[in-house]
Amino acid sequence: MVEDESSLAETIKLNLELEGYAVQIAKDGKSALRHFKGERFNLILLDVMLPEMDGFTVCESIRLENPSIPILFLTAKNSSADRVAGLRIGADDYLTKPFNLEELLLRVQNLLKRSMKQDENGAGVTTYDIGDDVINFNRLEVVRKKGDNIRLTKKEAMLLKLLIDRKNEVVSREHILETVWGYDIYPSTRTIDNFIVSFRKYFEKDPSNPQYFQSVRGVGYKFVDA
Amino acid sequence: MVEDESSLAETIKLNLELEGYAVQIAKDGKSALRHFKGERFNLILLDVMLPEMDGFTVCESIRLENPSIPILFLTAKNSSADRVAGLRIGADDYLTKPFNLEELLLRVQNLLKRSMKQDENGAGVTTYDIGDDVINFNRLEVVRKKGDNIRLTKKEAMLLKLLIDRKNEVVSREHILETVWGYDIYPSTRTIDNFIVSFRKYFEKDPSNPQYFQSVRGVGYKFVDA
DNA sequence: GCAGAAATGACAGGAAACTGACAATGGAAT
DNA sequence: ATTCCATTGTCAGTTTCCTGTCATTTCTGC
Repeated sequence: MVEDESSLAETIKLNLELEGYAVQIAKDGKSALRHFKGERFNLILLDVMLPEMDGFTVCESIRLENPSIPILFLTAKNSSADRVAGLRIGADDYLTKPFNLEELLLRVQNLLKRSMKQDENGAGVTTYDIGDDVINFNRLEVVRKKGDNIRLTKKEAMLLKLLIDRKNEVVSREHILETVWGYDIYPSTRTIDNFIVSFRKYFEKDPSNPQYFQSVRGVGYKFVDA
Repeated sequence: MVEDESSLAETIKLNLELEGYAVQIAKDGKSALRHFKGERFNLILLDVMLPEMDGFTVCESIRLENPSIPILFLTAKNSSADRVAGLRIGADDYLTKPFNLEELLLRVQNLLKRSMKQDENGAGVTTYDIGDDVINFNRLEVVRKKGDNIRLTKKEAMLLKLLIDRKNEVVSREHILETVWGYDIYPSTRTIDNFIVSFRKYFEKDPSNPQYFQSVRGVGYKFVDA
């Protein structure tokens, strides 16, 4: 992170570290470039207004050496001319101060996820651990510690993913129909209940007393997990 | 592009086409999902305020099927709460109306550049052992322990390699068409099924009860091997 | 404790998807 | 032009699994 205002820099650093990232701070443009030459980074947070050398110049310089490392600009100005200038010289994203901390974290996450994918073996494996079992959405199957694996159908996988994405939130039957079935004709909401029955058979120790797939009377279901 | 306001939609379409992109417009959420189901896209521009089904729900629904296609939100609101909501459910970027056209183009360019890169899957095998047989992808033939060798055609080899590279993962028919047949001309997806039939004849002990080439109803096929 | 509403779990019918054999197509080599 | 052969399309038969029904259980408000 390149940011000259100490208190802001520390706040951001702290929050990023809470998310599990390792952060280094540079307080001006030239120092930023020295850091960049000496070490390997996965993402750069770059303030535009900097002493010694402004953010645009830093960005241009970095891009000469590394055209793919994600660069996220932070700036007080919010003119589109300014943003265009940033994007032109190779910024990947742009956030205006004052910004919502959660938004920053999400955008950082986004950029890293993306650049990881391209570096690693390409396959973005989407799996979820539930008890002793692992749901693998790429293989459409559940790998169980004991017992045979379970093959998931497409609809099962979609509904499962939706509930897990909304972990700990109530998802209404209407929303499920819209999201999972949306593109053609809706079946009756009973159908959803039947899928839940299967999920409970697959994953619950005691299906009649569910821990993961809880009913919310009159609304829908929620997936609960630590 | 999903946008209900015709004049804006046309303006954007025109500009994107001038940049060399092919654009399709959907005017409401449900129609958007139908388009998405029926065809292959590289990027989605999504208005938030839509008739029939709002942009968030559309995004969620798309993400259930495709976790990587870039989605860029367009919205009139500029609250950070709104942006966070979008990023949370899987948006890649966020632009508030009224927006600078050049900025839109740059962001589109950015997202596409990034998602293209990830497609290039370098490494690949040149031979693969399957049961008692050995597939040689360079010589386009299968060397069998017993019986005559089999000559593979180019398409057979490509499809076989794709499935084997993604061992144990479900490969959708759409992805197969895109990868093996290229971006321009698609045959009907039945053609794929016929290739699978051949593979089963070549490699399966009991072709009607396949171990290696498994169907995944409604999606595609997966190659399974220890 | 009771009545009504909602959820559950088992099951069967049927629509949609897949299979496998074969015919049609079309491009390349002769 | 002819032949060959990889590729694509067609179609009837089969399988899968989505969907609605029903009897029963659970929950909620009174």
